[in-house]
This record gives sequence, C-alpha cells and structure tokens, in this order.
Amino acid sequence: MTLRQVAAHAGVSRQTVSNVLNAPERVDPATQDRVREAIETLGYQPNRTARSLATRQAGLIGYCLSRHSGHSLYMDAFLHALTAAVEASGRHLLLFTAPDGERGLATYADLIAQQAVDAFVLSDTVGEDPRHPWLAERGIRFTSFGRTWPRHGRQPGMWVDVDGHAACAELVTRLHGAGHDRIGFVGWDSPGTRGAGSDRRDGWRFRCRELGLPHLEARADSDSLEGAARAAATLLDAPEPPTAIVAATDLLAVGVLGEVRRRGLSPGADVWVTGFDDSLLATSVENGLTTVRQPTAEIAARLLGLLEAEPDTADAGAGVLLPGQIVVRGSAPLGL
Amino acid sequence: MTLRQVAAHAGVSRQTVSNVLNAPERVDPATQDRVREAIETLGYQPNRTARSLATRQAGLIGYCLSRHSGHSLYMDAFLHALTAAVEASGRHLLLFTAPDGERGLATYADLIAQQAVDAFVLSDTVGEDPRHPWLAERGIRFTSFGRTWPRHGRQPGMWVDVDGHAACAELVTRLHGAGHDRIGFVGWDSPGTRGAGSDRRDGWRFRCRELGLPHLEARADSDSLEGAARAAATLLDAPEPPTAIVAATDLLAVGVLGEVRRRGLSPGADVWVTGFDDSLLATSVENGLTTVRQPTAEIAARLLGLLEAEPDTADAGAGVLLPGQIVVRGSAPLGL
DNA sequence: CGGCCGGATTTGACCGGTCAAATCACGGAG
DNA sequence: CTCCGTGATTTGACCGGTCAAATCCGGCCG
Repeated sequence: MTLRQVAAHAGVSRQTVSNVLNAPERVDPATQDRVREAIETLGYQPNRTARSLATRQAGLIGYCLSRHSGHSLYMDAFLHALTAAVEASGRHLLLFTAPDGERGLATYADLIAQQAVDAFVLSDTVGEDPRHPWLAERGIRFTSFGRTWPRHGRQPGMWVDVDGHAACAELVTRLHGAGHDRIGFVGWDSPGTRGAGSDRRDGWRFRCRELGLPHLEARADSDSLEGAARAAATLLDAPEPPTAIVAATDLLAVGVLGEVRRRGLSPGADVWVTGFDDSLLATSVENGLTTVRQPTAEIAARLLGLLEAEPDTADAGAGVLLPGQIVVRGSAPLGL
Repeated sequence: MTLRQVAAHAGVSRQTVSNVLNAPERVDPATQDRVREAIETLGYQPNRTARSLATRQAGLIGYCLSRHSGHSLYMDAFLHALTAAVEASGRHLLLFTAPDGERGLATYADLIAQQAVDAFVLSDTVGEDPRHPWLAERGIRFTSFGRTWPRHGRQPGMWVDVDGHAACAELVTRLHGAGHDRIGFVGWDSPGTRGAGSDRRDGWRFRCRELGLPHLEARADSDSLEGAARAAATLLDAPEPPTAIVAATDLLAVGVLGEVRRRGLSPGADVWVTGFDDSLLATSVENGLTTVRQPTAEIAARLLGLLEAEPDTADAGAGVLLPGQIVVRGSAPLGL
C-alpha cells in the first residue's frame, strides 16, 4: 500500500495525499474527506523508512542498555516509561549495547553516522561521564537521566534527575516528627564516584545535622541483601542503636528488614525502615515498605521534552530536578 | 557522507562502491583496495534508512515491553541478552508497548504496516496467547520466548523455552541424593493460566512421586516476598515439615529464606532452599542462593536463529527446549 | 583481423515518501 | 473584458542506497 495507490484511488495526486497527512490546512476540506476515506478503506499507513529518508529523521531514539542496568531494580520500570513516552511523541526507542566508558563511544558514533537514530537518552550516568562532553562536542542531541558530577566546572548537556537529597532529608524530618531521635543510614560503597547513592546519603546527613541527631551510618559492601543485613547489624549492635533506618535503595531496605526481623524486632514498630525507588520489592514485603517513589513517567516525559528544546546557546548543562514522593507503608508508618 | 562522494573520491561509480560492501567478489581486488581506502579516509558508513528503503528490510526487530515484564526480575537480563544477540546479526531492537491480549494486536499490525520492523520477538507469553495465531495468519515472522500452552491442538510459531520441568525434577533428585526425604515446593497462584510456574511445579511433583516423596506444596498469593514467607510458614508449621524447599522463582526463594531465618533455622543446614532464574537476588543473600540459571545468551541466540529459519511448511509450532543449569550456592549446598 | 566471451564497471530505474516550484481555477479589481 | 492574486493541486527533483540490464574491455579463437 503506497501513497500513489491511495492517490489513484481518491483521484488526486500523490502530493495531495501527503498533504492531507502532514499539512491538512493546505487541502480543500472536501478533498480531504475523499482522501481520508481512501486511506481508510485501503488501510494505508505511510512507510516509515521512506519518510525517514526524505525527512532525514530516523524517528528513533537510541538507548544504551549498560551492563549494570540490571543491577538496579528500578531501571526496568524506567525503561518501560521511557518507551511509552517515546511512543507518545510518534517515535520509537532503539536499544543497543556498548562497552562502558570511552570505548563505548564508538558505538554511539556509528549509530549517528548511519543515521540510525536522531538522538540519545542516556542513563546510568557516572561521575564524570565521558559521553556528555563527547556527544555535545559533535552536536549530537541527547538528554541524560541522572546528573553528572564533574569534579570541577560543569558537564554539558541537559539532564533530568530526582532530588534524592531532598527526599532523604524529608524522610528524616518526618521520622523525627514521629518521635525518632536516632536515625541510621545504610548505603552502599560506591566505587569512588559520586552518584545517586551519595546524594541520598548527603540528604540524610544534612537534615540529621540540622536537627542535631547523631551520625549513625553503615555501608554495605555492595548493593545486596546480605551487605545491607550486615550493615544493619552493625548499627543495631551499637550501644545506642537507631530506632529508624533510612536505606539508599529498596534492595538494601529489604536486607535491613531481614536483619530486623531476625532479631525478633518488629519493623514499623521497634525499628522503622525506609527504602528508595518504590520497586516491586516495596510491595512485596510484609506490610509493605515505606519508600520514595521516583516520578518515572514524568522523568521520561521531561527527558523527551528536553530533547526537543533548542540546545542552550551557552551549552552549559542545564537540568530538571524532580521531587521524589514518599510512599508510606507498614515498615515506617509515618503519619500525615 | 554518501556513496557517491566515496565513489568520486575513489574514481569509480557508485555501484562499484556498493558492490565492494555487499558483493566484493564482483570487484577487482585492486579496485577494492582503492575503494576501501576511500571509505576509510572519508569515514563513510552507509545510511541505514536508504538501504532499508531499497532492500525493504527495516533492520529492526520489534520487542514489546509488557506491563508485567517488570514483575519478573529476570526479564531485564533477558532483554540485555536479546539486544546483544540482535546486534550480532547486524540489526537492532525496537522497543514498543502494547495493551495485553487482543487489544494489543493493533500495535503489532501498525508496526508491520509501516514496515518499521521485520519481525517480532515475543515474551511474557500466556496460556493461549492470541498473538501467535494472529501473527502466523498474517505471515508475519516472529519467535517466542516461552511456549504457549494451548488447551488443545498446537499454537503456530516457533519458540524457545527453558525446561523448568526437568530442572526442578533434577533439583529434587539431587536434594534427595543429599539425604532429603521431605522436599516442599513454593509456587505462586498463576491466574488459571498454565505457564512457567506450573511447568516448574510439575517437574517437582513428578520427581517427588517417582521417588515416593510426600506432596508438600504451598502457594504464595502472588510472586512476593511476603506471600512466599507465609507459604513457607505453612509448610514449616506442618507436623512433618520439609527439610528442603524448592521455590518457583528467586524472589519466592528469598521470601522463604526470610521465614527460615526468622525461625532461627539456618538455610543450607536446617532447611535447604532453592530458587529459579539466577537473578541478582541470588547472589545478594547471605551465602548465596542455589538456583537454576537460564541460558540467557543461548535463548536469545536461538530466538534469532529461528527467525532466519524458513517458516515450517506445515506451520505447526516447533520449538527448542533448553536445559537450565543448576547453580549451587550456600542455601542448598548440593554436592557434585 | 573480426567475432565472441566473460569479468569488471557503469547506467538507468526504482524503493516510497517530502520539498519546492510550477500550474491551474476562480473571483474581484481595474 | 483582461489582469492579478490567492488557494488548491500537480509536477519534477531528490533523499541515499540497491537491483537489473547495459556497456566496456582485454584476450582467445577461428
């Protein structure tokens, strides 16, 4: 089914059909109806490839699945939201893989050289992500889920991120409001790089200091249940153990919960526990896990919105920081 | 950078350049060298869109992210492997979303009508998946991760699946060999549909019967930690509790582990526990979780291999059943 | 020395759209 | 009545490749 067949059927020229679809205001209403009917009865859909060739737009956004993406329970949900958002803009998401770091850049370059994609959405951004300056230099459009944390200056490119600092600070405030004076934190040892983990920790620490609460922190050696359980054990073994524990991810929180239960303590009563991400684990534990929900759909929508936006003249990076939403469940029955 | 520019640079016609890339045997070696050098120095890469238009091949495989895909910790790993496998065949994966069931079929149809994809890889297949007959009828190429379980007859289309039945039977055999006489099973209530869950259960039950072991089964009301913990509690509260528990997924196994620990019992000593999937949870628990690893990379490779294969003349469905691999960790220290 | 053959290379048409410029039709102004 | 302007529609060229048929060219044979 091609444009010309529709045109023949409707008794007009191919361009008129094209206009009906792309610039209806140029076409006489009566003609429009006739063409629309032909389109309808023939079940015509324009060929994406041909359109892409002519307009020089692939209609595809590239997204790289990093080796680590499976390590966060959250990325799956994000990918789903991103796919939906891309579809809403009439395009599609093209998935690819690339080695980490500098070596992976060639893959991005190839996709652009082949005009296989129009732009990229990055995620799993790391400390000084090499992709940002590299793509920006070459004038390739992209947006990034997650800030970069350059040691000095600023990375180019626009990003969207969730304010883990504010969310964790808020958790502390509300836990404190609920009567907790010793609020611990369980994070994981990020390998030297700043990132979401330290952002969340800083939020917790910042508010604890503000409120004059003690510094009760333990780190898991990895983002694992076992590591979290050990970290929690360290905290709970202290002479003055915390009565609430803020964990940097849901997975860690579940590990903490396990340790709490093993000691015969009751989560949400003896020890309150919170997580981060609102992943499937959060509704999977007994009485549910109080956690911070990332506004996934909005993140995805914003990332695409920024892609359309004219790249800032001064291409200094600019970003959008979205608030996380505290979801109260049984593990920390915060009021209000 | 276009074909003609390269041709001009090398002093040949466009078609010669095209031949160097697609049918080198037709080109004089000396000319080949000259053209290759031109390609090299100009950094030419053929335009995917143009090639697609001419060859009528999008070079894209469609994959639908179902609403539920996030519910299995495993699908993330699968998606990664699939992406890599598709790349290995010189194509790319196009992601999309669609409503479940019949209503989603229109989305598949649109992608084909627009010639946006060459074929589909399906996953999250359900009992009598409507997609299989529908796609087959229309002559659309696809392969499916996961069998369909038609009530009668056979669904068309080719599939790849992991033999959960055999793997669970093997687990029972080895647990029995390690001295266990009461081996329980924790699955989840699949909503009436046959699927991977019941396949695994059947394997467990089959071997238990064969060995004359008692039927100790409890179902979680959902694939959740809490449900699994309750199911495990039921089993462990019985007058003759199991000494080993086979769980239908890693997540369920972790739930079981939690209940075991809470009772002061030691996993891998007092009660042995196994999971299924070898997801990130399996290495995340203390001493690790003995589980069944799906041959993810091979699954992906086979799915693509079947796509190339000529659709069987008698388009009765045909499939590949791959063995799962038992990975021994601390929760069930099986010898051998 | 002309004809023929086969490999190497080039030419023309096409894939299915879009863009820009050209043509057409019609009504109002001069 | 002619000319012009405007809106509607059509035509020709092009996007960047591939396919198939045509051309070129050197060597071999008669």
